[in-house]
Amino acid sequence: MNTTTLNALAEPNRLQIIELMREGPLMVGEIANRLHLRQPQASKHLKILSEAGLVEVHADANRRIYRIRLEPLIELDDWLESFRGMWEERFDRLSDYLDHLNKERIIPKS
Amino acid sequence: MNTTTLNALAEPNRLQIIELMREGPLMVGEIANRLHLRQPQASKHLKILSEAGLVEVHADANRRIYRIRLEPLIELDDWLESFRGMWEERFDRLSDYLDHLNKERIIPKS
DNA sequence: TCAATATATTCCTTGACAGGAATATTCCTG
DNA sequence: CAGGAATATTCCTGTCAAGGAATATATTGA
Repeated sequence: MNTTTLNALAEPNRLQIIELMREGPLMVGEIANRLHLRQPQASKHLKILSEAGLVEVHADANRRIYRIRLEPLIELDDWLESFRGMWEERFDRLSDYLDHLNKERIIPKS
Repeated sequence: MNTTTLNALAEPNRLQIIELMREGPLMVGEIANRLHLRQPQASKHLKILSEAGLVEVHADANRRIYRIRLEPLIELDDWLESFRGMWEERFDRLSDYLDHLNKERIIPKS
Protein backbone atom coordinates (compact mmCIF):
# COMPACT_ATOMS: atom_id res chain seq x y z
CA MET A 1 0.00 0.00 0.00
CA ASN A 2 0.85 3.55 -0.64
CA THR A 3 1.43 5.83 2.30
CA THR A 4 0.42 9.08 0.63
CA THR A 5 -3.18 7.98 0.30
CA LEU A 6 -3.36 7.07 3.96
CA ASN A 7 -1.62 10.25 4.95
CA ALA A 8 -4.04 12.36 2.97
CA LEU A 9 -7.02 10.62 4.55
CA ALA A 10 -5.59 10.75 8.07
CA GLU A 11 -6.39 14.43 8.51
CA PRO A 12 -9.93 14.87 9.85
CA ASN A 13 -10.96 17.73 7.58
CA ARG A 14 -9.65 15.98 4.51
CA LEU A 15 -11.48 12.82 5.43
CA GLN A 16 -14.66 14.82 5.74
CA ILE A 17 -14.06 16.41 2.38
CA ILE A 18 -13.87 12.98 0.81
CA GLU A 19 -17.01 11.92 2.60
CA LEU A 20 -18.82 15.03 1.41
CA MET A 21 -17.84 14.22 -2.13
CA ARG A 22 -19.59 10.90 -2.10
CA GLU A 23 -22.64 12.87 -3.12
CA GLY A 24 -21.06 14.60 -6.05
CA PRO A 25 -18.62 17.30 -7.17
CA LEU A 26 -18.27 20.42 -5.12
CA MET A 27 -16.85 23.89 -5.39
CA VAL A 28 -14.24 25.08 -2.92
CA GLY A 29 -16.60 27.53 -1.31
CA GLU A 30 -19.23 24.91 -0.69
CA ILE A 31 -16.73 22.65 0.96
CA ALA A 32 -15.47 25.47 3.12
CA ASN A 33 -18.98 26.37 4.18
CA ARG A 34 -20.19 22.92 4.95
CA LEU A 35 -17.14 22.02 6.97
CA HIS A 36 -16.78 25.41 8.63
CA LEU A 37 -13.36 25.90 7.17
CA ARG A 38 -11.86 29.11 5.92
CA GLN A 39 -11.39 29.17 2.21
CA PRO A 40 -7.58 29.08 2.24
CA GLN A 41 -7.51 26.01 4.45
CA ALA A 42 -10.03 24.32 2.20
CA SER A 43 -7.84 25.05 -0.80
CA LYS A 44 -4.78 23.71 0.97
CA HIS A 45 -6.46 20.49 1.94
CA LEU A 46 -7.79 20.07 -1.56
CA LYS A 47 -4.32 20.55 -2.92
CA ILE A 48 -3.02 17.74 -0.78
CA LEU A 49 -5.92 15.50 -1.73
CA SER A 50 -5.26 16.37 -5.32
CA GLU A 51 -1.57 15.52 -5.10
CA ALA A 52 -2.54 12.22 -3.58
CA GLY A 53 -4.82 11.60 -6.53
CA LEU A 54 -7.90 11.44 -4.37
CA VAL A 55 -9.63 14.30 -6.13
CA GLU A 56 -9.45 16.00 -9.48
CA VAL A 57 -10.25 19.56 -10.49
CA HIS A 58 -12.35 20.93 -13.26
CA ALA A 59 -11.90 24.61 -13.89
CA ASP A 60 -15.08 26.49 -14.59
CA ALA A 61 -14.41 30.18 -14.99
CA ASN A 62 -13.85 31.57 -11.56
CA ARG A 63 -14.64 28.34 -9.84
CA ARG A 64 -12.87 25.09 -9.36
CA ILE A 65 -15.04 22.07 -9.17
CA TYR A 66 -13.49 19.17 -7.34
CA ARG A 67 -14.65 15.61 -7.60
CA ILE A 68 -13.52 12.41 -6.06
CA ARG A 69 -11.17 9.99 -7.79
CA LEU A 70 -11.74 6.40 -6.86
CA GLU A 71 -8.46 4.83 -7.90
CA PRO A 72 -6.63 5.36 -4.60
CA LEU A 73 -9.64 4.05 -2.71
CA ILE A 74 -9.67 1.00 -4.93
CA GLU A 75 -6.00 0.45 -4.20
CA LEU A 76 -6.74 0.69 -0.51
CA ASP A 77 -9.51 -1.80 -0.96
CA ASP A 78 -7.17 -4.15 -2.78
CA TRP A 79 -4.74 -3.90 0.06
CA LEU A 80 -7.41 -4.80 2.57
CA GLU A 81 -8.18 -7.75 0.37
CA SER A 82 -4.97 -9.33 1.58
CA PHE A 83 -6.36 -9.39 5.10
CA ARG A 84 -9.86 -10.37 4.25
CA GLY A 85 -8.90 -14.01 4.45
CA MET A 86 -8.47 -13.64 8.21
CA TRP A 87 -11.78 -11.88 8.70
CA GLU A 88 -13.66 -14.91 9.94
CA GLU A 89 -10.90 -17.45 10.28
CA ARG A 90 -10.25 -17.95 13.96
CA PHE A 91 -6.85 -16.42 14.57
CA ASP A 92 -5.27 -18.49 17.28
CA ARG A 93 -1.93 -19.17 15.71
CA LEU A 94 -0.49 -17.42 18.74
CA SER A 95 -0.91 -20.48 20.89
CA ASP A 96 0.48 -22.64 18.10
CA TYR A 97 3.46 -20.38 18.01
CA LEU A 98 4.03 -20.59 21.73
CA ASP A 99 3.75 -24.37 21.62
CA HIS A 100 6.33 -24.34 18.88
CA LEU A 101 8.68 -22.27 20.98
CA ASN A 102 8.19 -24.63 23.91
CA LYS A 103 8.94 -27.66 21.79
CA GLU A 104 12.09 -26.06 20.45
CA ARG A 105 13.16 -25.11 23.95
CA ILE A 106 13.55 -21.52 22.86
CA ILE A 107 11.63 -20.60 25.94
CA PRO A 108 13.21 -22.40 28.86
CA LYS A 109 10.60 -22.81 31.57
CA SER A 110 11.74 -23.00 35.21
CA MET B 1 -14.40 6.53 9.64
CA ASN B 2 -12.03 6.87 12.47
CA THR B 3 -8.93 9.00 11.99
CA THR B 4 -6.72 7.22 14.48
CA THR B 5 -6.65 4.06 12.43
CA LEU B 6 -5.66 5.95 9.32
CA ASN B 7 -3.13 7.94 11.24
CA ALA B 8 -1.52 4.83 12.65
CA LEU B 9 -1.29 3.25 9.22
CA ALA B 10 -0.02 6.39 7.52
CA GLU B 11 3.48 5.99 8.91
CA PRO B 12 5.60 3.81 6.59
CA ASN B 13 7.24 1.72 9.28
CA ARG B 14 3.96 1.05 11.02
CA LEU B 15 2.35 0.06 7.76
CA GLN B 16 5.18 -2.39 7.21
CA ILE B 17 4.75 -3.78 10.69
CA ILE B 18 1.11 -4.51 9.93
CA GLU B 19 2.06 -6.13 6.65
CA LEU B 20 4.66 -8.25 8.39
CA MET B 21 2.06 -9.44 10.82
CA ARG B 22 -0.15 -10.90 8.16
CA GLU B 23 1.99 -13.98 8.53
CA GLY B 24 1.58 -14.32 12.26
CA PRO B 25 2.53 -12.90 15.65
CA LEU B 26 5.97 -11.44 16.14
CA MET B 27 8.28 -10.41 18.94
CA VAL B 28 9.55 -6.85 19.10
CA GLY B 29 13.08 -7.89 18.27
CA GLU B 30 12.04 -9.72 15.15
CA ILE B 31 10.12 -6.74 13.91
CA ALA B 32 13.05 -4.46 14.59
CA ASN B 33 15.41 -6.78 12.74
CA ARG B 34 13.29 -7.37 9.71
CA LEU B 35 12.48 -3.71 9.23
CA HIS B 36 15.94 -2.46 10.16
CA LEU B 37 14.59 -0.44 13.01
CA ARG B 38 16.19 0.14 16.36
CA GLN B 39 14.41 -1.57 19.16
CA PRO B 40 13.13 1.60 20.85
CA GLN B 41 11.56 2.87 17.66
CA ALA B 42 9.94 -0.48 17.09
CA SER B 43 8.48 -0.36 20.58
CA LYS B 44 7.21 3.15 20.02
CA HIS B 45 5.50 2.30 16.79
CA LEU B 46 3.99 -0.78 18.35
CA LYS B 47 2.66 1.33 21.15
CA ILE B 48 0.88 3.60 18.71
CA LEU B 49 -0.49 0.65 16.77
CA SER B 50 -1.61 -0.80 20.05
CA GLU B 51 -3.38 2.36 21.11
CA ALA B 52 -5.12 2.40 17.77
CA GLY B 53 -6.28 -1.14 18.41
CA LEU B 54 -4.44 -2.49 15.41
CA VAL B 55 -2.32 -4.89 17.43
CA GLU B 56 -2.52 -6.59 20.76
CA VAL B 57 0.23 -7.80 23.07
CA HIS B 58 0.76 -11.06 24.81
CA ALA B 59 3.42 -11.02 27.48
CA ASP B 60 5.62 -14.06 27.54
CA ALA B 61 8.32 -13.75 30.19
CA ASN B 62 10.87 -11.36 28.83
CA ARG B 63 9.23 -11.05 25.50
CA ARG B 64 6.18 -9.31 24.17
CA ILE B 65 4.44 -11.00 21.34
CA TYR B 66 2.38 -8.73 19.18
CA ARG B 67 -0.31 -9.84 16.85
CA ILE B 68 -2.63 -8.06 14.51
CA ARG B 69 -6.17 -7.09 15.42
CA LEU B 70 -8.55 -7.08 12.52
CA GLU B 71 -11.36 -4.95 13.88
CA PRO B 72 -9.98 -1.58 12.75
CA LEU B 73 -9.24 -3.01 9.33
CA ILE B 74 -12.77 -4.28 9.12
CA GLU B 75 -14.05 -0.84 10.01
CA LEU B 76 -11.91 0.62 7.28
CA ASP B 77 -13.33 -1.93 4.91
CA ASP B 78 -16.85 -1.02 5.93
CA TRP B 79 -16.10 2.60 5.23
CA LEU B 80 -14.85 1.78 1.77
CA GLU B 81 -18.09 -0.06 1.28
CA SER B 82 -19.83 3.28 1.06
CA PHE B 83 -17.78 4.08 -2.04
CA ARG B 84 -17.92 0.71 -3.63
CA GLY B 85 -21.15 1.62 -5.32
CA MET B 86 -19.23 4.07 -7.50
CA TRP B 87 -16.53 1.59 -8.42
CA GLU B 88 -17.93 0.78 -11.83
CA GLU B 89 -20.76 3.27 -12.14
CA ARG B 90 -19.76 5.91 -14.60
CA PHE B 91 -19.32 9.07 -12.62
CA ASP B 92 -20.33 11.90 -14.88
CA ARG B 93 -22.67 13.79 -12.63
CA LEU B 94 -20.26 16.66 -13.09
CA SER B 95 -21.77 17.54 -16.47
CA ASP B 96 -25.25 17.16 -15.02
CA TYR B 97 -24.24 19.56 -12.33
CA LEU B 98 -22.93 22.11 -14.79
CA ASP B 99 -26.09 21.80 -16.86
CA HIS B 100 -28.04 22.43 -13.72
CA LEU B 101 -26.05 25.56 -13.00
CA ASN B 102 -26.59 26.75 -16.55
CA LYS B 103 -30.29 26.19 -16.35
CA GLU B 104 -30.44 28.09 -13.09
CA ARG B 105 -28.34 30.90 -14.57
CA ILE B 106 -25.93 30.57 -11.71
CA ILE B 107 -23.22 30.62 -14.30
CA PRO B 108 -23.89 33.48 -16.64
CA LYS B 109 -22.30 32.72 -19.98
CA SER B 110 -21.19 35.65 -22.18
C1' DT C 1 23.45 -12.34 43.39
C1' DC C 2 25.35 -10.73 38.90
C1' DA C 3 25.30 -10.60 34.00
C1' DA C 4 22.67 -10.84 29.91
C1' DT C 5 18.54 -10.46 27.19
C1' DA C 6 14.22 -8.27 25.74
C1' DT C 7 11.55 -4.47 25.98
C1' DA C 8 9.75 0.07 27.47
C1' DT C 9 10.44 4.86 28.63
C1' DT C 10 12.50 9.40 28.82
C1' DC C 11 14.82 13.38 27.04
C1' DC C 12 16.33 15.99 23.27
C1' DT C 13 16.39 17.82 18.65
C1' DT C 14 14.66 18.43 14.17
C1' DG C 15 11.30 18.55 10.56
C1' DA C 16 6.60 18.42 8.94
C1' DC C 17 2.24 20.29 9.04
C1' DA C 18 -2.01 22.78 10.20
C1' DG C 19 -4.19 27.14 10.96
C1' DG C 20 -4.36 32.41 10.69
C1' DA C 21 -3.81 36.52 8.13
C1' DA C 22 -2.71 38.87 4.25
C1' DT C 23 -2.10 39.07 -0.59
C1' DA C 24 -2.06 37.54 -5.53
C1' DT C 25 -4.70 35.91 -9.50
C1' DT C 26 -8.41 35.18 -12.53
C1' DC C 27 -12.83 35.99 -14.21
C1' DC C 28 -17.22 38.20 -14.38
C1' DT C 29 -20.34 42.25 -14.29
C1' DG C 30 -21.89 47.03 -14.16
C1' DC D 1 -12.13 49.93 -16.50
C1' DA D 2 -13.38 49.41 -11.46
C1' DG D 3 -15.17 46.35 -8.23
C1' DG D 4 -16.37 42.07 -6.57
C1' DA D 5 -16.40 37.04 -6.32
C1' DA D 6 -13.89 32.63 -6.11
C1' DT D 7 -9.74 30.57 -5.40
C1' DA D 8 -4.70 29.91 -4.76
C1' DT D 9 -0.44 31.18 -2.59
C1' DT D 10 2.76 33.02 0.74
C1' DC D 11 4.51 33.99 5.23
C1' DC D 12 4.43 33.25 9.99
C1' DT D 13 3.77 30.67 14.19
C1' DG D 14 2.85 26.91 17.24
C1' DT D 15 2.32 22.09 17.79
C1' DC D 16 3.26 17.44 17.23
C1' DA D 17 5.54 13.41 15.86
C1' DA D 18 9.69 10.66 14.66
C1' DG D 19 14.37 9.29 15.34
C1' DG D 20 18.72 9.03 18.28
C1' DA D 21 20.82 8.10 22.59
C1' DA D 22 20.67 6.87 27.08
C1' DT D 23 18.44 4.69 30.76
C1' DA D 24 14.90 2.02 33.35
C1' DT D 25 12.52 -2.44 34.12
C1' DA D 26 11.78 -7.22 34.16
C1' DT D 27 13.14 -11.94 33.49
C1' DT D 28 16.20 -15.68 32.86
C1' DG D 29 20.54 -18.17 33.63
C1' DA D 30 25.41 -18.92 35.64
